[in-house]
Amino acid sequence: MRLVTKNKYISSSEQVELSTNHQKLIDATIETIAKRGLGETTISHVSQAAKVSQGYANFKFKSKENLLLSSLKFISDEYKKSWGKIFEEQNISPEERVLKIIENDFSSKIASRNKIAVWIAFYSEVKFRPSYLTICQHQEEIYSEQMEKLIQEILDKNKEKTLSAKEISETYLSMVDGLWQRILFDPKTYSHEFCKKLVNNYFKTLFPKTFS
Amino acid sequence: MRLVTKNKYISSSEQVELSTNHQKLIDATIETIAKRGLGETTISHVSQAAKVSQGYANFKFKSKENLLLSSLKFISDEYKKSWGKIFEEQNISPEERVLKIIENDFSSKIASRNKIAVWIAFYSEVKFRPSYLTICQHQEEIYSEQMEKLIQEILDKNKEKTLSAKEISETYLSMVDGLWQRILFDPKTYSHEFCKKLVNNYFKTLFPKTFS
DNA sequence: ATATATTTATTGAATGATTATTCAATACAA
DNA sequence: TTGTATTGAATAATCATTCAATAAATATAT
Repeated sequence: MRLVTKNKYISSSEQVELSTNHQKLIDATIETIAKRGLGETTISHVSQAAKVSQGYANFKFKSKENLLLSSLKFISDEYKKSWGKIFEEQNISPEERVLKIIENDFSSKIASRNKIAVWIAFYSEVKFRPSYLTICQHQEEIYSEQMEKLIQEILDKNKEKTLSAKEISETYLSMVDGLWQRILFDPKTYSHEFCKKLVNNYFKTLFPKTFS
Repeated sequence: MRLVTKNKYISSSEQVELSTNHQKLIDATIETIAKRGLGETTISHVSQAAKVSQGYANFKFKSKENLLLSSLKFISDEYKKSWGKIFEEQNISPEERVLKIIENDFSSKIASRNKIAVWIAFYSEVKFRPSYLTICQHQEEIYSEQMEKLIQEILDKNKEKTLSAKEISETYLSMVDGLWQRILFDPKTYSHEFCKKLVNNYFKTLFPKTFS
């Protein structure tokens, strides 16, 4: 086995992947955006946090904008993967799938304050809106559709149909946005557990028999 | 009657207040933040939009930061006033008050896309978080408390008490945050009417008899 | 193995663009 | 005339980007 010492592999018996400079820079970007905000995030700050030179960060990512957007792409892909896993599972009731989605949306990995800060930073900075849409819009449409279908399945089992699947799923998605904001801003009140409780309550109220 | 031509008053029979340069600059700031984002908002842009010189804007507001924060203060005060009016009203049931709050939260004046953009811009930019808290935190605590009391009144009338007043009110407040975000981002799906419908649905589901 | 050549990774100082702030000059009102 | 409102050009600071120089890794030849 070839031993590449610098970055990618160490140990002879087992390959252990270490952070590449690329990943270090993305992690440092997420951290820095969370700590200082998009507006105060400079290449100098990020490269210091990643322990590489300023010039290197620019060289590797071609531009500051590309570096910043790579961090958004990273968390967007991460979300996509974990969402995908939930829909890969077979032999699972729509209720169980909804519960897994809630669990995922408020997991410590997905709903970490640093990552929420990055979502919101790009979401809210007009300059990045076109890029945000390019990176995220397609996926968000998919989440929206899949959620609606899932709710429809649950509705089909129930007699009383006061609300439409679209209304319920859009309400859920909006709640997640609002709760993420609050996790960032007031984490003491809005613990992950409290947030899960609130959305679980929502589904329990809608479907008292099904969500026990 | 004295006629001050420049800015404050015109017409002899009736006083009509025109925008002062102060207010023009605040309006221009809101517009510019909504159009370009906090990060790309320069004094030059704002003063051009307000049709005054760059130097004047800085002179009047002492600093760019103070100008920006004045626009946040403006919309925060506006919200406070309209909220206050709802609680001044006497001989009104808690349900009616809740309906008025919803009406207000998604009115065209309060939930205008420009103003939502300003809230979110300050909310999400770390640099402004301390100032945001100074300007808004106290009021937000009041809204939270008053909402909770209101829900408690409704709960006291009802037999079945599955959820606490706190849970319901925090859910409502989070929903508003989430829906405002979506009004900004996807105004076609999230019209003011659609948003009102969603939150009304929420209360109807909770209190089917009371919110008919 | 060892030495040497070649390619790739990384640095950091210099450049140029942007922009908040200042302030002397000017316009206007009392 | 005196005070106030407003201008806009000059200043100074910040920061993304560039690039020549160096270090490290890998390939080739001895």
